[in-house]
Order: sequence, then structure tokens, then C-alpha cells
Amino acid sequence: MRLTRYTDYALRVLMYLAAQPDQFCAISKISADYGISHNHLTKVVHDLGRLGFVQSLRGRNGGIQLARPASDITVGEVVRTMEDDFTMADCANCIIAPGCGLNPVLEEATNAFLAVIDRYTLAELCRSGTGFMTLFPAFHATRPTT
Amino acid sequence: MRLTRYTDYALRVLMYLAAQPDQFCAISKISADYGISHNHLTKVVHDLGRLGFVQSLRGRNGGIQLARPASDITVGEVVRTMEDDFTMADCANCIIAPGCGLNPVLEEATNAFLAVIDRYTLAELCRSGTGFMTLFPAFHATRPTT
DNA sequence: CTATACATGTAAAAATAATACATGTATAAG
DNA sequence: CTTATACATGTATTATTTTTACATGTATAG
Repeated sequence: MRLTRYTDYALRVLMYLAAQPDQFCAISKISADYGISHNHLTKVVHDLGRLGFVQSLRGRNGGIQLARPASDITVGEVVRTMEDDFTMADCANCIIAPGCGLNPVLEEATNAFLAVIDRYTLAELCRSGTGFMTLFPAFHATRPTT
Repeated sequence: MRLTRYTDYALRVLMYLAAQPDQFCAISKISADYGISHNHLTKVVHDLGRLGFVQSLRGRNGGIQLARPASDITVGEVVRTMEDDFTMADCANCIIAPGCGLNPVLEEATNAFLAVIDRYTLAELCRSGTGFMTLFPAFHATRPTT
């Protein structure tokens, strides 16, 4: 029981961007900083763009930034959107599904999980400002948006 | 984000046994009833035995039954035991782990999930007695323990 | 016009989970 | 005491899912 790395990466990117507001960050830099596959991250970012979480700018000096304020994006919203399935058990092929008491219980539990992460925003995860950015060996402030 | 089928099968077996207390059920019958791999189920059951959930009897007329009352076994206990990892994100390889605010949030959410399933016992899942047993096409009461 | 950065589809590789196979051990029945 | 049945257990194969790589396209700044 765990989130896919896809969702994990999405959260990492969003935190990265939240820690550096009003900057356009290049995917290549983010992937290098985290030590992650650039290609894979590109797709994650593309999805984040498609879903309205980030805004991207092509071409030289391009990059991505949050499309909405960090204080408006909850962890729950991101996880709900990126993770495509919250069915804890695959009842489709189970013969007792119609009379099974387990599934409602698992649903209730899943809702409790989501309710917690719905209470936290990206801004709260990065409460210490650019604090965690200094953990990157090659950290140096990127250029501000002109 | 879902339970492994291994855990799923474990729960199905336990519900099956809870619905027919004081019966020794053969794995071959359970696997046939659910339409599940007999070999795979054997390993699940073996684990359930090793962990003290079921009691098995070898040889002719052998089978398995609950080792503890159904009202004493919670869904949470089963899931916690069968599912080996509740780490929602793999922080081991993430450079910002030391300053990351995400993990505590995911932990809190996971605990909320587990807290819910801790509240339900096998007996409660089978509140309607052998009700769901009739869903098996070949259902007929098995012999009682002598 | 060229270098850079995102966009996007396809394919391969890796990791994980599920299943099959083979063989061993225990027990009841005849 | 022999045989049929049912659990025990290790190894190997298959299937599924996830992750990564590759190739090529499009947009923009300088």
C-alpha cells in the first residue's frame, strides 16, 4: 500500500515550485536536483500542466511555475488527481461482492485517509520558506520572473 | 493505492471461516468457491496459520478454521500483518527527506486509515451469519467438527 | 537561425505480484 | 500398513504494473 512514484514526483515538483514562488524552474534542473529521470519527470509535469497545477513556458529561459497559489493547493487534491484508483480491493472478480461487508469498511478508511491530506496545503508543507531548498548541493536562487 | 491481492485473499478466507464457525474447511474448497489459484491460497493460509489467525489440520478430513473468535480479529490487525509496508512515499532516495514536511502528513493519513479498519472485526463483517455463503453456487453446509 | 526547453507518442526495462510446479509431511480410513 | 487426502514449503515461471528511455515535434529568446 503506497503511492506510485508518479504521484510522489508530482508532489516533489509542486513543493519545489512552492518553495520558489514566482520563478520559472526548468524540468532539467528539478530532475537533476532530485536525481530523477528527466523524461519521466517531463510527463509528470505535463500532467500537472494539463490539470492546472502548473504553468509552463517553452523556449529559452522557459520552465514551470505554480499556476495557483501554494496555499490553495491541498495534498489531497494532488493525490486524488494523480493516483487514478482508490479501490483498495478488486471486488470485480469476487463472487461474494454483493453481500460483502468488507468494501464499505475499506471505503470508509480510504475516505479517512483522504480527509487528512485534504487538510494540508503545499504552503504548509513548505512553511519554512525555501528551507529545504538548501538541501540540494547545487542550490542557488534562480532568476526571478521578469 | 490498493491492498495486494495477498491481503485481499487473506481477508476473504477469514470471512469465509468466520461465516462457518467450528467447521474445518479445505483450502481446495475455498479456492474453488472463490475461483482463486489453489497454490497461491495455500501460501496465504500458511501465513495465516503462522501468524495465529487460523488453525490447520492435516490429512484426510483436514482443513482450516479460525484460531481465535471472529469477534476478536479486526480488519486492521489482518491488514497490518499481511501488508508488509505502509510507507506511502519512498523517501529513502529523496534528498529533501530531512527537511520534508510531506511525510508526517502521509503518516497521519495512514494512521487515520488504519484507525478505521481497527474498529471492525470479522464478526461484524459477517453480521448476517452465513448470509454471503449462499452466494457460492455450490454452497452447502460442511460437516461440523466432531 | 539556432540553442534551449517543454510536448507527446512509442517502446523497452525494471520491479512487483501472482501463479504454477514439484515434492515433502501428516492424518484418517479401510 | 497402505493409500488417499490435505496442508507445508521451496523454486521457478508468468503476468501486471510502474518506471525509464528513445525519438521526434513545437515554441520561444537571443
